[in-house]
Amino acid sequence: MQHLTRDEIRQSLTECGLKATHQRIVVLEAVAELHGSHPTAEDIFQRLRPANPTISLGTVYKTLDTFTETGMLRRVVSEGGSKRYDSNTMTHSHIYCSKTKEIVDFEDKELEQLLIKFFSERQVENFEIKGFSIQLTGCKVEPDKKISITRVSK
Amino acid sequence: MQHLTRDEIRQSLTECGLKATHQRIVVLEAVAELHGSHPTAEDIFQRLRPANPTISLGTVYKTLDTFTETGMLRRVVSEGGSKRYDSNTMTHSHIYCSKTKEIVDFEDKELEQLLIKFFSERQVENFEIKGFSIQLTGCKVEPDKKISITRVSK
DNA sequence: TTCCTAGTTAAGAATCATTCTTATCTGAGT
DNA sequence: ACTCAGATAAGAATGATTCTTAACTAGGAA
Repeated sequence: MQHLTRDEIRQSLTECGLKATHQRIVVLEAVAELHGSHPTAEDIFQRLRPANPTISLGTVYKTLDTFTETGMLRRVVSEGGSKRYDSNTMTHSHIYCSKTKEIVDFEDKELEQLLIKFFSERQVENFEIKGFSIQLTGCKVEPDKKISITRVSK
Repeated sequence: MQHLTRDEIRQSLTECGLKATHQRIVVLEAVAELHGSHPTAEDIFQRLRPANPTISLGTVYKTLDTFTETGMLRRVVSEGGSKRYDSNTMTHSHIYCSKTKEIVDFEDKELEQLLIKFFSERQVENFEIKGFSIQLTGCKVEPDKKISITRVSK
């Protein structure tokens, strides 16, 4: 989900049967802009406050919930204490650093295919799979440098 | 981790450099007995209270933390609001039902091998992988029945 | 355009999960 | 049995989230 105009956001809200309020528009915008950083409700709230001094934290919480229910956003599971959101609703995985609490996205079509194939060969009974994701847990070596994942040539 | 005697528990506590207190023993026992249900601190506390009327919730939290640090237990990530623990410290995955908040364990050597192979062909830079797990998210179809996973014959 | 109303919001209280503080207690080595 | 570092109970403090309620607004109807 990248760089939608306000009208496009307005439209996708209406499509989900939601009133296109100012609050919903700016929250959705903010999560999209913070794409990759997996913000908490508080993060969004702080980001919006300067330009929207009357917005309330409760509204941010409620709005994020609503978006999660309609599938416009995803909740990211993490070991930390607070809920975090992701504007990328595609299947992808996360690298979680227990030292810095960072969550790094990690998309790999090959891995996705591998898992789709695997689960098509398994039968999960009485359960409707909505999505899957892989979590790598561990620690950054150099807390100030970035984490990156690359293919090793065989 | 199954059906350890109190003396065996006592021993493994000492091996981890922890004093073998009554509280630690009963908490560890309870998590092991609740194996598969991924209890919260509150669950453990309620279970222990009748037989241990003076135990405090704070102690349960602290004890569970301590066990997680020493690797005797694992924290399970979930989308829900509270931390949950698992006495199974082996690599395994979880099926999470967003309707009932159930977490079902799911162990599959084949899947594990698949992932180990996959990640050995990737290079994750500046990150020390401590573990990985797969999460299937979705909904139970019949909330009263169990979820099961079986191999489909080709 | 104006009116109406169901749905939405702001504000703050309430609740829930977790951590912290401190005085007291206890396991285990001597 | 004595000692004391480490552990515990109790409850206060904190942090995250949800709830409540009165006021507000988007968007359809008149």
